[in-house]
Amino acid sequence: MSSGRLSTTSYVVLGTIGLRGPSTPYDLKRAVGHSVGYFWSFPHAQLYSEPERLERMGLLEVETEQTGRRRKVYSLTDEGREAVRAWLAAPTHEHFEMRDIAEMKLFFNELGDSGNIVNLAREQIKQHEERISVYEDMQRRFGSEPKYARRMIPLRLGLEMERAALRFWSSIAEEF
Amino acid sequence: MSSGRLSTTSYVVLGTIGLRGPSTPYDLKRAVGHSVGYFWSFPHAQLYSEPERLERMGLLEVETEQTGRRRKVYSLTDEGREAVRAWLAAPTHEHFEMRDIAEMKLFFNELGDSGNIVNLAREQIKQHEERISVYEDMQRRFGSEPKYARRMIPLRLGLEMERAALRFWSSIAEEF
DNA sequence: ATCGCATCGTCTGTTTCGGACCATGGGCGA
DNA sequence: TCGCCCATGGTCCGAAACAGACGATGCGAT
Repeated sequence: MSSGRLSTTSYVVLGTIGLRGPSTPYDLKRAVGHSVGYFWSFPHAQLYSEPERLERMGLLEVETEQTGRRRKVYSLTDEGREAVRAWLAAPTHEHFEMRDIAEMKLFFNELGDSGNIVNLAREQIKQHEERISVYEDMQRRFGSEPKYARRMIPLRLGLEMERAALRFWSSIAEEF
Repeated sequence: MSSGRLSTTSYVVLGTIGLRGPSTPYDLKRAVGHSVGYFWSFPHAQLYSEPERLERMGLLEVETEQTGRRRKVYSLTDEGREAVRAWLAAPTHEHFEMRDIAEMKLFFNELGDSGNIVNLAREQIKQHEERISVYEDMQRRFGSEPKYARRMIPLRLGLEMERAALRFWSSIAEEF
């Protein structure tokens, strides 16, 4: 029951266990991979080490499977549940950070050949179109199930961002 | 002239020096702070240590000021300039990552009180409105100067993203 | 001349990151 | 029923990123 600060990673682990119920690190890795991982990626090694830390802090408890690989299954303790609730209730003054290599390259493009821009734009158009179709698929498949409806809300934000980016890069591709 | 991989930080340093000319780490910190730092932030300590690394790699050269604080002034070598050009010319398959705490909280909101959403939305509306006015200001001040015109292009993307986010959170605030 | 403070820079411990690499055991062919 | 393949599941490591406290320095006003 040691202490320490909780990072975003911590809340992703706690939150995901909260939503899915008792989970192994591998479960977390998969769940994160097709949910929040789309906009904020976490190295999988983190999803193995973080639960250990949270268990030491008393926010999770472990149980070892009795069969097969005897994997460790983590579940929320009352403290863990409370930590998530407190986090959700706390104000969020942070602004998002949009780490975008393409935008970087566009910013510095004067230092290279101007022909680079068109290729950059074309590739981004492709990326965003692909992503949009993934998101639309998710929306089609789960959007109507009441059980998942609330979790689909952030997807709308994701879609809007993708569409804004797609519009932008399309206009760049035309201009240059 | 050791070697090693170049990270995004490396290109930000090389690129910024390319745009501004010879710079001290402090110059870099300031320049980054009101340019790419808006969408991708770098701890300032990095902007002090990275130039050293790049100098060891032969991509930058140092000169020490003869007066005052005798600060180190870094400039691009031919190899450095070439490294940036190669980076700009290389394809970018990566998709942006949008690290957004608010979106995280929205995703996990079922685990807390539903009243949290409205507060979250309100705060985000404020954040995005503020950011939009900062960007619009930049556009007003530098948008017309031909010298900076090209560097202002990515700002349009930033603005579109902000406006998309603002629309999203406004709709959330209304729905809940 | 000195003091105040904006400018400028360093240091430290921790977490993140990417990716190579390792281990396990259930099912399938012989 | 053996064994071996390979998808599933997990560990490890070195390098970089990170936050933020703290330290230094010189210039301008009094």
